[in-house]
Amino acid sequence: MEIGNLHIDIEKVSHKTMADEVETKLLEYLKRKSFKPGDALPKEMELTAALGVSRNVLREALSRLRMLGLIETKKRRGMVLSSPDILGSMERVMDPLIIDDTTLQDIFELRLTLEMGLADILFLRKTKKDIEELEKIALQEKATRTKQNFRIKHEVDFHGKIYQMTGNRTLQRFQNMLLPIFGHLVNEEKVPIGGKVSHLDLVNLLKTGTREQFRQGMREHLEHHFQKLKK
Amino acid sequence: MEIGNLHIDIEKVSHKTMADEVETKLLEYLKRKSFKPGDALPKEMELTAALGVSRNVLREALSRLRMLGLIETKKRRGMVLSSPDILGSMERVMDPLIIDDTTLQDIFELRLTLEMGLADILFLRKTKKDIEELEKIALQEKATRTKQNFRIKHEVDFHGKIYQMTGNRTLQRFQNMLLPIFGHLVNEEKVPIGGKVSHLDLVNLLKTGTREQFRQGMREHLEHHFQKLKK
DNA sequence: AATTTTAATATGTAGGACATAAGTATTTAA
DNA sequence: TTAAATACTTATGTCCTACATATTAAAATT
Repeated sequence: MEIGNLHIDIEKVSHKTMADEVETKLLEYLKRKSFKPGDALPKEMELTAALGVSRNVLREALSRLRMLGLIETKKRRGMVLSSPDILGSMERVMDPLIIDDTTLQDIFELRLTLEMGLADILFLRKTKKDIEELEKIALQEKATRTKQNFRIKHEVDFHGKIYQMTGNRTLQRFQNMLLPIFGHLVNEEKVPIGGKVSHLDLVNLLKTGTREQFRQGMREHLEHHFQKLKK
Repeated sequence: MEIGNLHIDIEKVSHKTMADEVETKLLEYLKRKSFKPGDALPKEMELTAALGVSRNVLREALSRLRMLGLIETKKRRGMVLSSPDILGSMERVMDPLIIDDTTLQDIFELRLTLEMGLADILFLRKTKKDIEELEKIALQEKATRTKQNFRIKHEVDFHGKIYQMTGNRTLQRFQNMLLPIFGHLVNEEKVPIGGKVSHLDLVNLLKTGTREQFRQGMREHLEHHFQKLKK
């Protein structure tokens, strides 16, 4: 008899720790039972009994769910399910020095994609007041443009404001955590920012242009970033 | 003397547990020391000593970092830093029944934004082979379009393929976790999918059209979703 | 020198003990 | 009788000790 492809026939030994398994089981349990935020969960001792693990292991798993914002616990009252913070745990690990290069590149592209897709929501939600504030940022920038140190700050301020204008808090937070990554990947460049289309140009497009014109402007504004993308 | 605004003067009592603090301290420590993936970390006992907490508390914090993929541990060898999975923890909590409505809406918009921003990368990376596969999906859809049950599957297949064509694994995974949310928000609708621009139209735009034409087509394809966005 | 055996060590798991906060029941005082 | 003070109960938070287990390092054997 032939031996054949071993790692198809033999299941890889699971290096899973018990806390890992308990975590999975708890997540399954919460979803299967379709608990809603506010619902009370079983007590620790009941869970240890049901799962057949020590309180220690259980608490390591619960600690994870607590980090995800999935559960909240109070003394004596026990645990309740709560609405998780979907970005919270992502924020913790957003460090360009820790994340691998492929993912960094992916994130870079992700941000460009978002930036190009913003026009639709932006034109739906833009207000006169917001545009004025954006213009102020762009003008401030022009005044102090000589100083290299300020350039990054202005970049951040301007694009940050744009995301804020979408009224989408999640989008805003998301872009905020992408910033350090973006900064890390472009900080060595000495490319004069903006290219053909400056921030001020974008403001004007936002004021008087169409959605498509704005998008086209944004594309040209980001052109030198797109240039760097690999096929 | 005036009392004034209390909750500015008096710091809110921190309900933070020790595991929370240890987690923060560890994250700070890892970033400050600028450890790189592969570097060995101090042993549990050294950390308990340095932090002045029990091994139990420390392990609850470590358990979280382990979930984030930030650290890996092996018996006897200790712990090493590793490249975290930035989406992993997000995937765990992506459940439309648990996430609050505002965030759900945010996510919905986030996906639309991505979809509108895809054209640039798509036109950079599209290959003949991919387009053929996409066309196949679109044609298959046309053949079985009568059955309501298949509609969602086709939606998923088609748009999933598009994301895959970007060659961006993170983007792909991201869209994949957004799917259930999207599905949850639109499942009650009986709007005939596609509107003016069908999947097959999009394929043709991808084949012979320009980047901007494709984007315009995508916009019209998604038009009835955009219609639902609130100002 | 190569191989086997033994020892050492760091993490994984278990279980007991007590602290603490927050409800609940009971007693006390007006 | 009711309000306030007190004692009790309970579930989580923290600490500690002990031992299992895997894996590397050292020692012993051939």
